[in-house]
Amino acid sequence: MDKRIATIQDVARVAGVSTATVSRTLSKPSVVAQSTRDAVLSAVAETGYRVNSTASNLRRQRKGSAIALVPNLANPFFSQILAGMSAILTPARLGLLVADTQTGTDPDERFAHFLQSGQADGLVVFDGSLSPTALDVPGRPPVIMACEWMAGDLPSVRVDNALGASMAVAHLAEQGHRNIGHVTGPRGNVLTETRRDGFCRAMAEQGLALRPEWIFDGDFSMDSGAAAGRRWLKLASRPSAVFFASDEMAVGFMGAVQHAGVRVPDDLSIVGFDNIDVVAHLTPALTTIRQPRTIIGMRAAELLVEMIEAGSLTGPSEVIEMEFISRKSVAPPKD
Amino acid sequence: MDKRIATIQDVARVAGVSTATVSRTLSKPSVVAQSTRDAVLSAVAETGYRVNSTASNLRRQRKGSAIALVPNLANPFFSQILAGMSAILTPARLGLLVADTQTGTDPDERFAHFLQSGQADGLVVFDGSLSPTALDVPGRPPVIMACEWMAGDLPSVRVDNALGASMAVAHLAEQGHRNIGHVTGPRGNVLTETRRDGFCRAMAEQGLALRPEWIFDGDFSMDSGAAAGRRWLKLASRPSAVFFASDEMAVGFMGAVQHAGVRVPDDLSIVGFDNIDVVAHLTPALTTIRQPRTIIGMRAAELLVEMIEAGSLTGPSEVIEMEFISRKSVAPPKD
DNA sequence: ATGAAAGCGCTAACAT
DNA sequence: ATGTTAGCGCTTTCAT
Repeated sequence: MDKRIATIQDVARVAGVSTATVSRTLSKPSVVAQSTRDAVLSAVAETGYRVNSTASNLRRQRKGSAIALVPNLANPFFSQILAGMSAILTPARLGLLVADTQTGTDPDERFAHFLQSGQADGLVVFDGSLSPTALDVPGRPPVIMACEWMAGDLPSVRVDNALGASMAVAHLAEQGHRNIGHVTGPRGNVLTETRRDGFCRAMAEQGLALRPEWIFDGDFSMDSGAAAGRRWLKLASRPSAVFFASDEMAVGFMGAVQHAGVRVPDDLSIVGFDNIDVVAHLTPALTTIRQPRTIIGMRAAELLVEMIEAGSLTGPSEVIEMEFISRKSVAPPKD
Repeated sequence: MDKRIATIQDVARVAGVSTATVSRTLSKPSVVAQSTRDAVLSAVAETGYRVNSTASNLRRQRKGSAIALVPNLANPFFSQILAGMSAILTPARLGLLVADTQTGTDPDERFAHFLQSGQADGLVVFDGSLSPTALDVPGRPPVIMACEWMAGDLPSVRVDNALGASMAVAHLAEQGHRNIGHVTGPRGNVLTETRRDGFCRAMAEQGLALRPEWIFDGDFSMDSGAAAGRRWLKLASRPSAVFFASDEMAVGFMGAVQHAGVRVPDDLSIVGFDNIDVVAHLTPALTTIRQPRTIIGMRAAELLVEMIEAGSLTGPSEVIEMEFISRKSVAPPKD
């Protein structure tokens, strides 16, 4: 038995045809004669041949992979998005390279690095903190912004964050809450800003007063939510409901205040954002805004594949629908 | 300005040297003269040259990436492991390809596929359900089993699962529990088996009786934990404590029983496994066995890089220490 | 419908 | 210390 891995040459020899014919049989079968095709296919089976994607990529000027740039791999929010992307990329013969913008150096620098390094045929950016200005790179691959992006007309897949925020506020107001707080994401992040702005606008629309001391800084993490919870506990006058820019923060916040004996939703109503898996299993189960993560990942990947195959740097922008999910963390205020 | 991306030829021309010298300057700088080196480097800067990794990989017979085979990308447990791998792989000029064994076809088949497809320079397998027998493939790349593996002497990074289980049982017994149940992972998974066996052995060592109806089938997911919780609620005679093969299941279980008015830890003590982030923020915070995920990812990647660079299919097996984390979900039984 | 041949961009002998 | 050269394995004109 041969230890060496079979190349297209081996197949060609066994099948008694040229390498060109083998290549054609594998990529555009319709163009070769039935009989030849059979011969090639059985030679492939016999030799155990698999195309060397590196060589193929070099020849076709492809990289064979797409990169997902995520702010924090450890956040479960992204794993499902990645799974969605993977489902689309694999059949398109594209691997999924995952890069965390947090690790190592300056995120913007890393962004630029991936753009220029030519490691991938395309990028999907999930980090709302990256500056789109960095995109001005000669010979860069197509990029999908999977974020509601400020700077304009880049192809994107996103969710209407402001709408999500207003759904939350509307629900709370409907239940009778007039004193509503908000925990934000990290500064300088588009997601943070659109959700905060949406929150403020919705409050105004509902005729509700905005109290600056009820807006807590967070960074999307559970720990930052817990910290906000501790600040809420110290407040002389507390909002009766809080809307969070992420479920993770809501989880941390709720844990912290429950620890201090506060009952949710009796003493405090909570609305999260994202609908990560765990929130349905909490006590109480969290009311939240669902982002369809698998779908976001899939659509981003689909758009990217189209751009790659068309060799285009431009593409559509798409808005994915969100859904309000009412569970047990909201009740009318005690008053 | 040139739109085309610069190749090594361009750099060579600008620097007035051969392509070989450019290549050397970039990979083994020590071997070229200071002056030449400077000339090359400034030509690189001027042209904006970056090596084409596809071409480099083809020539060097490398793929330029490693694959992590995970059972379920949507499980937060893995994201941190991947982050750890990424930290090691990137400096070794290796990309991280992520593949979910759940999606699509038969897991074992996908395993074989990745082994043979030659998409990567190496694999790290995190799925305890895969059969190591599939490894018998000519020309396969090095593989690290990041699981306590049954079939022997493959290089691996793992945790002593049986020991983890016995730490849990010992703690529970110490608190006075004599009736202890267990929720397992999916059937046919090594992790499931080593943790269940460890549990049974530890029970015997503590002189505690094992009740078959107190062993619940799960599959590591929160939903399966919730289902086990519902079964527990229906039991005529209930164990006063339950040890879980994963935190996710513990979370689902606790949610389900709390929903029915059961108080943890007063009515029921719970010990999880993994220490995923969220369990510290739950009410009550979960007592669990910590697996150092970042470290597991890093060591697996380090071992793999060594094997890749040595061109070896064999390597060491390493056991990573676990830690018992005592929080609030365990109390003495009410009796 | 098939084959011959020319590279894709790079690295590593080998030669100088 | 540097240059010359021969491919790595594949795809794709261009002929036939």
